[in-house]
Amino acid sequence: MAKNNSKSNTKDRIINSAKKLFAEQGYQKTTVMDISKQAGLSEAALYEYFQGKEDLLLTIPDLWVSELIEDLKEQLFGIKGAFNKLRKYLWWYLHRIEEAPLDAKIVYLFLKTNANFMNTEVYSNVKILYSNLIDIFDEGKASGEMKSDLNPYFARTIFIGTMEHIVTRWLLKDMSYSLFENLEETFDLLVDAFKVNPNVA
Amino acid sequence: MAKNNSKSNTKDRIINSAKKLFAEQGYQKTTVMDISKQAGLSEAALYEYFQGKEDLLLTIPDLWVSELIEDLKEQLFGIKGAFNKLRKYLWWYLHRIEEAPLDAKIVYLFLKTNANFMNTEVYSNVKILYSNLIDIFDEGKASGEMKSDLNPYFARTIFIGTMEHIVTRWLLKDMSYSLFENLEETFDLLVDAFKVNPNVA
DNA sequence: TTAATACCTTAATGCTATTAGGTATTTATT
DNA sequence: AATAAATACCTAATAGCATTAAGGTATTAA
Repeated sequence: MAKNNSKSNTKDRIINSAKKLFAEQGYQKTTVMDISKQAGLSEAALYEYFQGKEDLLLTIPDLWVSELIEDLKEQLFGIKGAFNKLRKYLWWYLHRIEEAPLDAKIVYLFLKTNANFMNTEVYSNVKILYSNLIDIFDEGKASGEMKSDLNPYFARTIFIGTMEHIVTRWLLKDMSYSLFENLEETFDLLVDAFKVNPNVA
Repeated sequence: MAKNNSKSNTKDRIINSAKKLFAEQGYQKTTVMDISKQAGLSEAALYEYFQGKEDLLLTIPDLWVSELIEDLKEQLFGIKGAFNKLRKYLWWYLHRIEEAPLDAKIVYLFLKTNANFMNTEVYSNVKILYSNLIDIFDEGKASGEMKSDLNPYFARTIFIGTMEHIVTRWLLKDMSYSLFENLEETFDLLVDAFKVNPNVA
């Protein structure tokens, strides 16, 4: 399996080089020569592993996002209460973003704007990731923690919107501060929209 | 002034052609030849008006965003109450987006991902646009409509995040439904986070 | 020992952004 | 009115880049 090993090693080297360069210089300004040189290959060799530059962009975050789905289940397991789950969801997500800023930058800044994004593996996986929120809101309604007339889809819009805005701003500002700055206060404010009104009747 | 007129006409023709093509096919897949052909010019002539393709991308939404700033003041003038202003802000913004979807697509999908975005005229104008929200939240606190301990910056994060998420989703789904779908309900839910708690004390 | 296959190379090819250099046509100046 | 200068545009390079063609070497399998 020396053959296979070397092959997958090379593929990894290409992915990591591309990831780094895309995140650093942007997709457009990174050339195939940059990537292959960084990976210690000729340009042509790269085409043995990927169909081209765009294929590379679309493939890079595949693995990362798939892993997220698995991890999320585990992380939420055993947590009691919808608000506690919601809090864990946010902290977990931002932690994963902070851990893999290159992947995050590629997904948030370059992939979303690609015409083919809606057909990617990543897109359908992100949808799965976000669908977990619906269950959390349903649980919150059922347990009486959240408004009985809460629409979980509208709640999700607000939650994801806020979360993605925090991430996007952080990425655009070159990750120059902590993602968790003011997170506690913003979360507390946000969830007030979902809480059951204490003075009903 | 026939000269000047023709010149500004040509410039407008280039801008409109580029706007249409960028929004339709994306920035990368649009060639300078596409744009100049659509505008009825040679490729070289385009360089008399713009420094290049990227300069064109950065310039296109300039005028639109500047106009937004002027319009916003007018639109909010005379509206009483922070929540009424907030509501007007959201409806107005989405209306302007719906009116100019090409500009919106370029700003949201192509400009933000450009490495130079933070140095553009558009970026600083958007900041001005969003800074108006701080005043609205301050007014809400002062009038007692909103929580006295509301942090206007965190409130703004939530509000803009939600708003931009609604717009981005609509653009990615090719504007295939109304931007105002479920807006009323989402707004009502959202502002509950800012409302003064009715059962204090 | 031969044939196949994996992994990689150098050298085209063709598309695209940008520039050089030039030509009518309009405007300004005498 | 005649000439100089500027305007608005053109055709034809140039250079950079993604991608492909064609082939080489070396390890593995028959």
